[in-house]
Amino acid sequence: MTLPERTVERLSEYRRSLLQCLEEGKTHIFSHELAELHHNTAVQVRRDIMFIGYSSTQRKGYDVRELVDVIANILDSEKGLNVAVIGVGNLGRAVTTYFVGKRSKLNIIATFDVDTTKIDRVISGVKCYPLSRLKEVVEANQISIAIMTVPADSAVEMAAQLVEAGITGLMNFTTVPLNVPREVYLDEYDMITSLEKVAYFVKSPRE
Amino acid sequence: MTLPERTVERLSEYRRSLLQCLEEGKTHIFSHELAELHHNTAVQVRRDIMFIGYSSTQRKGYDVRELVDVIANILDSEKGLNVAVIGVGNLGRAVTTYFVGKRSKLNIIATFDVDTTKIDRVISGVKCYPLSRLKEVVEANQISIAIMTVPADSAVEMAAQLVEAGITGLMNFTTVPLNVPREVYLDEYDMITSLEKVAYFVKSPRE
DNA sequence: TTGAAACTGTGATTTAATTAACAATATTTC
DNA sequence: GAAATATTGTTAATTAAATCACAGTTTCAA
Repeated sequence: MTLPERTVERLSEYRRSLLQCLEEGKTHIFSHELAELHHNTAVQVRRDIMFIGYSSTQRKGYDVRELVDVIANILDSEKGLNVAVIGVGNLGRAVTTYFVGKRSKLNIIATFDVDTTKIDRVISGVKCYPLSRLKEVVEANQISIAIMTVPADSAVEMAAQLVEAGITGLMNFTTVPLNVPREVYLDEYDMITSLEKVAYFVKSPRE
Repeated sequence: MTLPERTVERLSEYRRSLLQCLEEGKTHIFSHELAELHHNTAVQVRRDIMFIGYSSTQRKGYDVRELVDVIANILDSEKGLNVAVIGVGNLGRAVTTYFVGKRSKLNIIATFDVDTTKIDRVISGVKCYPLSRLKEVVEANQISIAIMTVPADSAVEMAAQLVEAGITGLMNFTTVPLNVPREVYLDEYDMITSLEKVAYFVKSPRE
């Protein structure tokens, strides 16, 4: 049984708030509190939590610690997953520094770039390799996820190489829509599209 | 009549492909071709195009030039919209260099940062202002959209200031969910959540 | 200890988004 | 110029996601 995409996203977000709660010493939380933290509804929260099969001790709200563990159980892989960042421009660096150390089960292992002057440079403790060594490094380190932050014109070629190297999850930050085999999970995020969407709704507000 | 969010997103994506087609001298395109470029279906494309009220000369496909114009008419504001980037870290710089010049109707006018050493620095032709001058600069330049790439701990405060300054569209790249008045359009993108989602589907592929 | 109040868990319903199905129409072929 | 083919536009059906509505706890207050 796989969860709905939106639920997975929200669980990830809930977890962050819950960890925050733990730090603040809050041990229990109500669905409506969690909802408020994420501008959605209490029912939605309960429904999401129902999906993962957790139940609260009624009337006290959810046990934060327990809920965090249940979510971790759903989202995290037991041994963790290894990640590579492809392309060390501004965005690649942002992503790398951003992620390192944030989630113990997602390890950024390497970055890659064509620019030979960047080779061996270390960003937030992560070393940069030449793209020529992609397959070798991916295999040696069992990297399964790639985050692509390369220029648009090399995106398609790069994606092919990544698939060839054995990647099974791909986050595409380029503006080029990619085609990958179905067994590779692809998440595309296109900033220009997002900005244009914001612009549209600024111009034509709903209702 | 406002369009469905997803349709707006896809229109933005279609436009990019269509502009590409124009450059290549392609004057007409079929729904299935456009679909293939964006890994979705021909019906979906036709439905989206139906929403914006455009019709093809049948059997020849859509006139690329005309379609681009119709989409521009829907997505773009006549006089363009002005945009500011808040926070000039790696991500802020990435976003700025990324956008500048990409869309004539979306002008990045200014960046802002607390770090006084960054003031007056110019990135891709865009000048950095101190946050203390936010309201003044926003008003003087009629900036209506803000892209937030600040650290998590200043996100909430920052959003409040932006709303106060008169922003009506907000792209939030921090991992903190924000609450803004309903008249402000909010788009949130959370990289950690996206990565965790990819990780989940790598671990638990669908079907 | 009875009753009111506060939450949760979940079937039923609604809404939004996608996909299927097909008539209508233009183009090509013979 | 009739038949076959390719493509669109749209109604209807399906699927996915969100919301409503409410019964079933547990707790608290009197």
